Amino acid sequence: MYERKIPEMLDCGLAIAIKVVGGKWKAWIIDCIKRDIKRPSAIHREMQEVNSRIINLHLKELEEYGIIYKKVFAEIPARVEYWFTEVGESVLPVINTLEEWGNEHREYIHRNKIDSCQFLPELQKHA
Amino acid sequence: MYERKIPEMLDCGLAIAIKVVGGKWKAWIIDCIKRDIKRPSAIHREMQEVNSRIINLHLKELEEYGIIYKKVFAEIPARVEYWFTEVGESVLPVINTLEEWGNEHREYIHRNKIDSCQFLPELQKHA
DNA sequence: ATGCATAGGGATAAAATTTTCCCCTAATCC
DNA sequence: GGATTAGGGGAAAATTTTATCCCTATGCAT
Repeated sequence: MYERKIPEMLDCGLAIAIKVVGGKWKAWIIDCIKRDIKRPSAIHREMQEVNSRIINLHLKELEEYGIIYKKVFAEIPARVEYWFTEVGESVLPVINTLEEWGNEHREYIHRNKIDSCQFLPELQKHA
Repeated sequence: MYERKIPEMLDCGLAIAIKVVGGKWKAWIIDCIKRDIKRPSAIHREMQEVNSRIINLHLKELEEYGIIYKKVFAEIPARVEYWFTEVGESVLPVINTLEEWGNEHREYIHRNKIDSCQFLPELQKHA
């Protein structure tokens, strides 16, 4: 396991929230579970562009934070499901807020980003 | 300048939102500007633990996204201020939502994180 | 001349995160 | 035996992000 060199800032609300929903895929994994896609293999099928190793790592982290918990069924083949804790449920509207804001301003930001790229000196040369 | 190898996903609302408020310091920089701390040097004074280079990089990125814009005054010494665009203003309540959620659940998450660390094998050995 | 404040960026390094590759267990089916 | 399904993780590479150091330039004050 990777050991961080610099301790995490877990004493600030903003830092906590970003830890939980930030990262490249966490919010999407949470969204899967919200849509009742609770088994690791099912989540992976839903997000095929993401390696299952990554999904596992994020699930583990979310479990450590107490956002989700693991149900292990004594079935064959093995069956595991991740469910939201109460606090996990409370993060769903937060993600919704992010998503709504993002969708509202997606085009604007995309356009700005592209415009600013057009003024990079390297690109001007080839224009 | 660093050139990314993998193109950014700017076509998904959630990804956009996390680009804008995620990262280690962006939300704090935005918070500074909200509190009327608009000059780069002032922001640095406010966040002394963060290198001014980093603050510059984030300011530049936020400017590229069209979240803030730069006002340059023809004064000596040089004077620059960063102001929110209209879209920038609209992100403030989103950050508020994150902050409130985080503060509400800070202790819970902190406790969980520590508990799960106590079960790491390395630590058990020394317990 | 030296120091300070302002704004900014290049080069480089460190740290963190994401990704790929390969391995394991265990049961079932062919 | 070999292939498949399910869950899981070690090692290391690739990528991205953050940090450090040092430099430019201006004008004011000491």
